[in-house]
Amino acid sequence: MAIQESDLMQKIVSLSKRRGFVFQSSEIYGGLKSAYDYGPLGVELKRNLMAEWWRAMVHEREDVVGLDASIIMHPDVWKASGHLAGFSDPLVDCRNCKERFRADKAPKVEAGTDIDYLEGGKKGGKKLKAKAERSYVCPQCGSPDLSPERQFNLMFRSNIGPVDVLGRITEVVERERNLTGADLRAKIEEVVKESAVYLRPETAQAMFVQFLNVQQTMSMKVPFGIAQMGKSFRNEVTVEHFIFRSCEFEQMEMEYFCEPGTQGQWLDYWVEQRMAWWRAFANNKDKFRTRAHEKAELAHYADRCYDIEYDYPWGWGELEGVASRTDYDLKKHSESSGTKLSYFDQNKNDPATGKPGYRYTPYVIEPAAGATRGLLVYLIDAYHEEAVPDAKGEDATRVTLRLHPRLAPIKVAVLPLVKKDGMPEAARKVVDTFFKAGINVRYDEQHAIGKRYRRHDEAGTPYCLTIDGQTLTDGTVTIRDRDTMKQERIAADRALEVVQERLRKI
RNA sequence: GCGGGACUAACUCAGUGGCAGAGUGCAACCUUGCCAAGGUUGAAGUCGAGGGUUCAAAUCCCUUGUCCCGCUCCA
Repeated sequence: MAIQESDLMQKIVSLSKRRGFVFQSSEIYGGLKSAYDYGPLGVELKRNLMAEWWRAMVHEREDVVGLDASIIMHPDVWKASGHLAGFSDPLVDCRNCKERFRADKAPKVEAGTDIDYLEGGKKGGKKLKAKAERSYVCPQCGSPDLSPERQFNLMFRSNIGPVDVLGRITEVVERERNLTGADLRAKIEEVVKESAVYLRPETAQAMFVQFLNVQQTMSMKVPFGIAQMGKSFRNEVTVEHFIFRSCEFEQMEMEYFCEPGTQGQWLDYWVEQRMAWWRAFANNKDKFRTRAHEKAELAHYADRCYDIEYDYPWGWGELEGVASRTDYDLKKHSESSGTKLSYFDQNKNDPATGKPGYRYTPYVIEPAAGATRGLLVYLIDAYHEEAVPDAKGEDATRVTLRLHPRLAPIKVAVLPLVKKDGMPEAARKVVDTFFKAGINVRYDEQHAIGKRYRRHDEAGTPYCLTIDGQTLTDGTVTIRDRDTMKQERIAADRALEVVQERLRKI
């Protein structure tokens, strides 16, 4: 059944709530913008997704190791990485060409003079003339038509320590009564900064900062990678599309350190690896694509970058970025901390001198994926409706989440056909074997069997084991496939083995 | 950030100034023997929040929150 794209997101949001995948945060208090909670099924799906990533990126590789760093780091980390730069500098938007720029870096003019510029900043645009209200114009199009200067807080700022920072601010305000505006602000900033800490806007920096510790303790040889999953926080300008862009989100990032000059081949390698990983769990593999960044689009630290994009109901959008970050971050942290973050290869000659031993700052390839975006992508990918006649022969819609069995929150539902004649007891015995094997199983005896099947279809449960009258006489159960609704009869004491086999081979 | 729309039971929604409703779901019991089965009974709502107009507000007005759509912005 074709699903209208505009309806699809609504259906997914609705199902997410109905079945316990995603709830709005603090809903009973009216909700909080762009914050979501992962319910009983959502947390399983997210954990499964992240476990698969960890398995592919860390456990199944000899050249990558893991890290789980603190969310709050030394503030100088963010100064060195460049994340703090936009913090204290006022930013201005050009109303003419929409460029956003730092006021202190803009071309200077004399306030009050007439300025000529082109509409939209484009060649052939209408010629415009206006008086400069401020002492600078837009660096892009020369327009004096500008928004007010504004402080943008990309990062969530807090203050560490038990002393209330408001008390210190009050002292400053009382002491500096003659100061106003920017001067007063600067004084307050000084006091706030003493104890200021930031919630990390990406997990990446910890992997650069801990580069030496990880490399030395694990005796890693370049090329090697450090992988980390976890929460990051950004004050986004706009939040949108359910969990697609939110201020608190979860990342799966890996920094792959390689020899300068080899970054191109490693970039290509990781783009291919990551693409294959996403597609492996998807039903609609052509909904994923890669897109190379234009030169102008590249971040200041990158020399090349690919986005892995997904065809969301609202169009193509980012899912993972694979960036060639050069040696920017390690160099910055070396300069800033005074600790040399470099690698010494005893088996190579220095290309500059030809002498044995080569010390260099590694280049970095960074596959950075959104875990919560991944969850959304797989929910969209899995959502399936089909017309199936119901017991009365009337048209009904069957909703199935065709999640990959390894991602599915519940792997197996064990269902007594009716709750009498010893069937619940026989079912619980089967359930127990799955408990012991560490496979997420649900026992379910509520309502008619058909309803239980459909409920588990919506939850994405790939297999239902049904205990019926025959189980009691010959020890067999039926195993039902979520997508085909076909049933097979197997021995109850082989059920665990059969499910394990199916989970393994896909 | 701008414009438009929505918000009523757990879900989907009806109700446009006069008793708070339906279907689904949920709970209990009976029945039932494989694809949202039938029956009986039951619980469930500060009508997003706050203020105002009115004899009377889910309904009209103002403020506000959240979500959605489009543009814009961000990356």
